[in-house]
Amino acid sequence: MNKALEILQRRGFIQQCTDFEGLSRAMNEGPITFYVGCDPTGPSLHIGHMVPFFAYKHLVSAGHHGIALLGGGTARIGDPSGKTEMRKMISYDEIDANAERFRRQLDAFLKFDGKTAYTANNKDWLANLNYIEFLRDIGRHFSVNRMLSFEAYKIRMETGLSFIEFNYQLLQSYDFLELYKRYNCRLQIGGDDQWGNIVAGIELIRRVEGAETYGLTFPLITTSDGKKMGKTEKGALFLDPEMVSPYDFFQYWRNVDDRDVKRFLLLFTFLSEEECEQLTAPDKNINEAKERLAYEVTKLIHGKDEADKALEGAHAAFGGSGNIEAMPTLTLPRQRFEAGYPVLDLFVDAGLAPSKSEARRLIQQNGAMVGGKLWTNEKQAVTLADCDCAEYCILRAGKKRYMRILFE
RNA sequence: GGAGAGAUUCCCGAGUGGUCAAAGGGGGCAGACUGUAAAUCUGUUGGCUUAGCCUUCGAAGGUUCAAAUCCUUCUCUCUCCA
Repeated sequence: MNKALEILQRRGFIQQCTDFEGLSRAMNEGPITFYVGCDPTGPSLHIGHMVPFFAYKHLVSAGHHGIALLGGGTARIGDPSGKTEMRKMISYDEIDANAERFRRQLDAFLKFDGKTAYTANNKDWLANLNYIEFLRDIGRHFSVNRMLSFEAYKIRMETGLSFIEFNYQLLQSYDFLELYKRYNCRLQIGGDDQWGNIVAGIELIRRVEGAETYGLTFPLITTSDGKKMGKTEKGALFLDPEMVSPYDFFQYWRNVDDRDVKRFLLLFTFLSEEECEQLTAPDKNINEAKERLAYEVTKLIHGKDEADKALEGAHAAFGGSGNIEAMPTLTLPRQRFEAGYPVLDLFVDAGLAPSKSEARRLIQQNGAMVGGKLWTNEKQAVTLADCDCAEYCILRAGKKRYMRILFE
């Protein structure tokens, strides 16, 4: 088997391939161009998008050429695959703004050089398609009967599928065709939910161009307790540091299930397989492996500085050592403490409770700490005397959420 | 276009005049046990100036001492027929 493919397989990336041997042969013959698409339907990429991009990096470092396709055109339609209901329509402006953010996030991770790694936006060829021509040239190759038999549409047969979404597959297939023609792109990779769309594209290219292309999918990552990967109580694990702070990002990985550590090390870091193996060996402390996982992934997404900071902050919060400065920090007016800061307000202002009722509950349930001491009186105000020192005060909500309050 | 069904708190889903801030489950949060893990158990889960008050049951009006529950109009969703 081709070496790059073998790496992907050993690291747990591969779910399905349209033609393993054919692809392996093609890749052995020389660098091939592949693509992975994602639709900018939200303001930021999240970790669920990233598995194909980790694969992207593996493939590029094996010498192949990768295109990251931004679905500026397809986002206007909405992919019904795996969705139970129709996505709400997004304005063109919003899509374009999202696409630009996606591009920047991907650039930071993939380091586009314009030669072996670059982006394209399907808006360029989809936005001004002529409907009649599209139907005549592309639409005629698609069988409705066959499309209806796809698993992706099965759920939607129950709840309803509008015509706009039914066209999604045609557009994605057309993308592949277009990339084949423009860049000789011969492989599409993506999450396993894209299988149907990928296969449809391969067939379209075969019919229109008589050429053989390939599809490769990766498993949709779920955590060992069956939840969708990257879902947190606040929503998805976004890459945008404004939406999920590097500290919280780090904490997500630090807290993964024991059973997921090795799998995630292989998928979401570029540590060698031996190293992943060693870190998770039975005689090793699994918590060190988790910490390494958290550090490595944070470094890849947010850079070394942020990763160092998150690690230090975590040590300060949980370990007693580390750097207090690196803990999540917020500044509040000193005079409020001088006047006596009502605890409930303090916890809300610190972002540790969404409402005063929640803050009250936290205190009633013995989950609130101020300056290292359990706080039990919801009516009592916090003064400087209750704080850790004259410079700051550490608040804790539950076991894991910390906030260091600076006075100003 | 015609006929029917439906819209309930984060999600699913009970509730058909007062006893409803609304059963039950899921999820979340907190506590115990631990390892910042899993599993388990307990508590909690609209807001607030918390023995009380205020806002919520698709939207707007109306009936009533009293409405998630009854009436009117509107919006949206689904099913069947064309």
